[in-house]
Amino acid sequence: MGLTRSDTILKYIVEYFIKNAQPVGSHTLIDEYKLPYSSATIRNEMFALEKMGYIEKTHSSSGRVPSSKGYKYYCKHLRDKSVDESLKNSLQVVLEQKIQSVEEVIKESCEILSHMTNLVSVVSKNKENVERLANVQLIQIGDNTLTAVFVTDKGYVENKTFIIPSSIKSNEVVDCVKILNDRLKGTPVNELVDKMEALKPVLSDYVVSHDIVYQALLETFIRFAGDRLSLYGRDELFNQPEFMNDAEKLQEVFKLLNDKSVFKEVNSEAMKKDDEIIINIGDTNPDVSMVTTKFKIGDGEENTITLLGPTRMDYDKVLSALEYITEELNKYFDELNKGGNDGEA
Amino acid sequence: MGLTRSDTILKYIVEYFIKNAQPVGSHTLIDEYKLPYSSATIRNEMFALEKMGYIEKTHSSSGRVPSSKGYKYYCKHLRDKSVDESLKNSLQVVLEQKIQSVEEVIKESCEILSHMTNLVSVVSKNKENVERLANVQLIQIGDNTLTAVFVTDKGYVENKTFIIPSSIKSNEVVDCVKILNDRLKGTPVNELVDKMEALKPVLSDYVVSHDIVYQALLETFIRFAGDRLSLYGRDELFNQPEFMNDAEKLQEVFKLLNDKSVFKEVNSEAMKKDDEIIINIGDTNPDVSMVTTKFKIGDGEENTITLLGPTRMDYDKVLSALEYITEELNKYFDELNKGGNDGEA
DNA sequence: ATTAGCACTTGAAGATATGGAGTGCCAAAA
DNA sequence: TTTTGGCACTCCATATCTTCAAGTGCTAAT
Repeated sequence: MGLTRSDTILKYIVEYFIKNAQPVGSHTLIDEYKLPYSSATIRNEMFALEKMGYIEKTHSSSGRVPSSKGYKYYCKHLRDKSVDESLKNSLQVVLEQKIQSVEEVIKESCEILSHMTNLVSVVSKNKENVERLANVQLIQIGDNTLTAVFVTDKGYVENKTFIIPSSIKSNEVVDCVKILNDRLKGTPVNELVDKMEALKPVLSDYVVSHDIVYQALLETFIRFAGDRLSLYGRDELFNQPEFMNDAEKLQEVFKLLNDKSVFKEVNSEAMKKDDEIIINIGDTNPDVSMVTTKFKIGDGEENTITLLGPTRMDYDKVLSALEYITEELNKYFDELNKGGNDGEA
Repeated sequence: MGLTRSDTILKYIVEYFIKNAQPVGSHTLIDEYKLPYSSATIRNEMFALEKMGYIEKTHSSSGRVPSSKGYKYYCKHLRDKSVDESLKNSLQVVLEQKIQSVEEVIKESCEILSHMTNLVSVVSKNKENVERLANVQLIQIGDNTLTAVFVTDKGYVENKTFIIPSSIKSNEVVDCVKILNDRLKGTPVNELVDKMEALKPVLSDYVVSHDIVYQALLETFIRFAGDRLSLYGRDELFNQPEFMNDAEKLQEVFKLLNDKSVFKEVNSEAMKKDDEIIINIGDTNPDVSMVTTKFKIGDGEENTITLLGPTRMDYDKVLSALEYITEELNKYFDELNKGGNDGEA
């Protein structure tokens, strides 16, 4: 390839460090990659690379470690872009099962992704996607117990079981379901809470325990409007040497995973950029990197997958896997929406 | 109280070690608890306690640490049984909210429990409890997308979204729901899979894509029959000094938490014993203890709560909290089932 | 432009001391 | 008989020191 000597050296530094988690010295580099230069030459190049901010020393006489600028440069210009065959195969198996829901396809894809990369995957739905209420059911499961079930047009289900004081009259339940479906069907989930206000007096005409029903619905709708993140492969973090021996860092990462705002931010950043992977190296937490791509489930319905792990991750493998998987998911969902699938069970 | 000197010393050893995570020596004990004996006397007692297996040394000239036998003895005979007032208060607040489902009451109680004890709580439903299917709904959410929603008589909801090749005819959906409800309502969830076999030919009479519907239902029913554990306060483990600095142990505990069979076993053990707390000290994993109590949700419907954490946990506080909370839950659900609640929103 | 050579730096690993907290035991006191 | 002071001994944790390998930057020679 047409890499300059400087680029080649940077590439090898990154790759060696990714593989061995050890600072890289000039001799190591020559030994490992059979470079046709003397160690002094390498050192000169390294000196230059350091001045330009691509690599760093951990102390004055140590070998070099890639900086986040170095990683970024590597991701953009130096990586090999090789997609693992076994990833392809595993994913094909998943995508060929025809009976799966959108949710399940995503879940299984991410599990593969996490397993192959030893990273956590996070799927974040974009806030802009309007998800609408498709159906409400009230189901009587006991003398005075009701379960309310809400389904959105994306197949997301919320439910809430609650108890009302007096025994339930079945005509009330039927009436109530009818009202709710008439009034709320098609409402974007984030507007549901507001719409309930108007519904309060109507409910009271038909239902004796209207205030309890009202309260129960309201609580669920608040939950509905919240961010919904899916997280897969969380325990992979234990397999990362940087966290294996440092419980404090591990805790930090777990904390980060609990913080929805992090992913909301990454998600909205991804939405701005066009068709590009977002690479966040140590920006949120110095020990953590995240790479994010968009994918489309339905018409205009964009989501993101984020792979999260230690700064020292195998960016080539990870980016390739992520690109491949989002591409395949895009194809899959595209086809699904166009023709429906014509599969057999 | 009427504790023997030996018991008093054991009690203090356990309590000091629980508090300070340090082996306890004879001088420390005197200084800390103003004991009216000389250090030599204490040493003699300690020697005896060690011979009887209640305490251990970490090395030949170290202070003493409680053995699991010592902990057990402490739990049975020496602890103070003091219930934290703030636990009582927090729990009361939860139990007074009337609109909650069973699920929610348990969830919030466990969150309090976990937060107060810095332990993980695990709720395990007993396999013997028959949970029956209360209702099936098929909801059309797209041209060729259906969401199936299943509700049990305990308010547990499973759902499955799936795609069928040709456009859906609404009368088919209606027929299908009717068949499913007629045939499956009241079936114990663990028998659902078997019952489906018989339903296959019936379905094909009414539904064009019967094989896909069949498959989708089957998958959900398999999920239904699986063990359902609820886990709360997992991240509390990070606050435990024994795990804070030892990522390997931490990983072991996380692994243990992922292993449903552990809790199935603890659960079934609890079912055998009558009205007694199960105390498992280091039996499953030398670094981990679990304490388990039963509680009843409905008639004969027994579940367990397990608190899990490092072997060195504050058994007095933990046992008291657990006893208190299961007692309160029993009262709460008992009342619920008898009279229903007559609360306001 | 490259390289051999050299002086210098640093952290990691091992060896060596030092001190404190603890024990067990014995003989004397209660 | 029980309790206690005293003492020799053990072990770990900590700090200090040494050594060593891996690395650098610089300079002068190729």
